[in-house]
Amino acid sequence: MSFSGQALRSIRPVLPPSMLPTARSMEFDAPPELEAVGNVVSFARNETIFDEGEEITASYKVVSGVVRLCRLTEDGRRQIAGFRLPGDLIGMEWTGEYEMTAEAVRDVTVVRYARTRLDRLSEERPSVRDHVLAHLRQDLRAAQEHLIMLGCQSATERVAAFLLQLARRAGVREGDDIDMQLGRQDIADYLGLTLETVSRTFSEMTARGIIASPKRRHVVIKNMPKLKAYMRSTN
Amino acid sequence: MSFSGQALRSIRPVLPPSMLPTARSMEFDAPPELEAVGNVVSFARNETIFDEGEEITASYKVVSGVVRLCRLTEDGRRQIAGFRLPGDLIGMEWTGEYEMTAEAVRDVTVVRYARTRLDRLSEERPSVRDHVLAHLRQDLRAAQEHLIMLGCQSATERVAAFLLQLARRAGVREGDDIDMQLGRQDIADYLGLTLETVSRTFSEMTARGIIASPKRRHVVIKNMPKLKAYMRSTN
DNA sequence: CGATATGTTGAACGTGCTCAAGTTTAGTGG
DNA sequence: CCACTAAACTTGAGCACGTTCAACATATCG
Repeated sequence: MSFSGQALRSIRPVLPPSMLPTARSMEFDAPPELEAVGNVVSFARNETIFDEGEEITASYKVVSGVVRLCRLTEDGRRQIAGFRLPGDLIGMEWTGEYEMTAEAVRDVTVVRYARTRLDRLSEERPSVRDHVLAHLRQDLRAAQEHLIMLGCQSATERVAAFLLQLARRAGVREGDDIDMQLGRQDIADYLGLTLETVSRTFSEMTARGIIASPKRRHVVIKNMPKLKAYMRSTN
Repeated sequence: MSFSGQALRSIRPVLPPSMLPTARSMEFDAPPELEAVGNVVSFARNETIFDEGEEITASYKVVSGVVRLCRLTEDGRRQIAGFRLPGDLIGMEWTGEYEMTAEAVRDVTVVRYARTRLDRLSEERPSVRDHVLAHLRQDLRAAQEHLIMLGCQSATERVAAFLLQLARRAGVREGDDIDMQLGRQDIADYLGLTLETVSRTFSEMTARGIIASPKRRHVVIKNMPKLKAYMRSTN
């Protein structure tokens, strides 16, 4: 099952790449009013959707692929604040200027909503307003969770937490292939580590039979209990 | 000027400890409807306001003092997700259960709003709804900012960022006394460092004439430009 | 198939942590 | 009000985790 991208329900990818709902987007089913007013835009791998500091003109909903929200510093450091998967909204949290840069991890399709329209719709339709509010809450919870991870967990704990988060969001079980779309550098920048440390941790976990890496950017959780045991007090 | 607690407008504390608005609470002036339905509660230093995992029965607004929102782990680690100052709302971000523990840093007064009432009021009154939404956005922005700090800044950069944040929220200038209310351990748990590292960094900055510590839990910024220069590329 | 991205592994180093002893401050009771 | 006590803060020395730099291996794409 794919962690993101075109969400396929079967293990073997028999369905065409379309806009099937992911586990997550189903939780917050978008009201039909919202569906009507957007237009579809595509971005190639590593393309910028919007830059930090730009004036906000639109918000987006991810249709397929993975978007990374990040901040870059002059001296080349990058911190990824989060990934947005199909069904997720981007840009609703800010007013005035975008406070993060949004980039396509791999090829991405999004729906673009003009902010003026969205704000008006949000005023008029309670269902749209509630939908946006629910997403805002979810984003805040995710940010707080992420923050705690960065503040007081070891490298191994972070990688374990990341993998479990991946599994939960993709709704997979032990043995299922997860197409995470992310390279080592993206994972590292999300976890506040270097790509070497991430690589070493993956190798270590593979050696212990906890995970497997069948392909690049893919991962299989082989032993969920052992992975969960890594979450706390493992150095 | 006090960073929090009873916010005094003059440098010399001639005004009585009362509920004067801070720079921050004035930004989001609460509508009168909200003021009417709460009741005032006090908590002593280190008392718990609510625990992570408890069912949500109420939300709170800080009147005086500082509240820390934190998560504790079995093995004794603590990460502070944020501090809430007079005017700030606590608990609006969650549904179902509290996801953080809220504790009084020093003596604290809050207004307690029954959640059922608040939700109803939020439905009926657009001004209350907008007020809550604005706070939610602000909390998300703060969490993202915090997250980036923890992910890719050195100890010195974190302390500098913390002090500048303090100064901005208290609305003080160079030379003003900031009553931060926080001990070294609280600062450390907020910054994802140890109290020793925080102490060393304060000592270092004092030696360089950038800050001064006239009293415990107080700080004075002596050289704002130098402090700002610390924000990036200082190891 | 060759070229380039991406990932792996190794060795040395450094920042911040741990453990420990000493110092200062604030709070309490005589 | 001062002395005493406990808590908070400072400072030092050694250590460990994760980083840095570098070489090599392995996918992926033209």
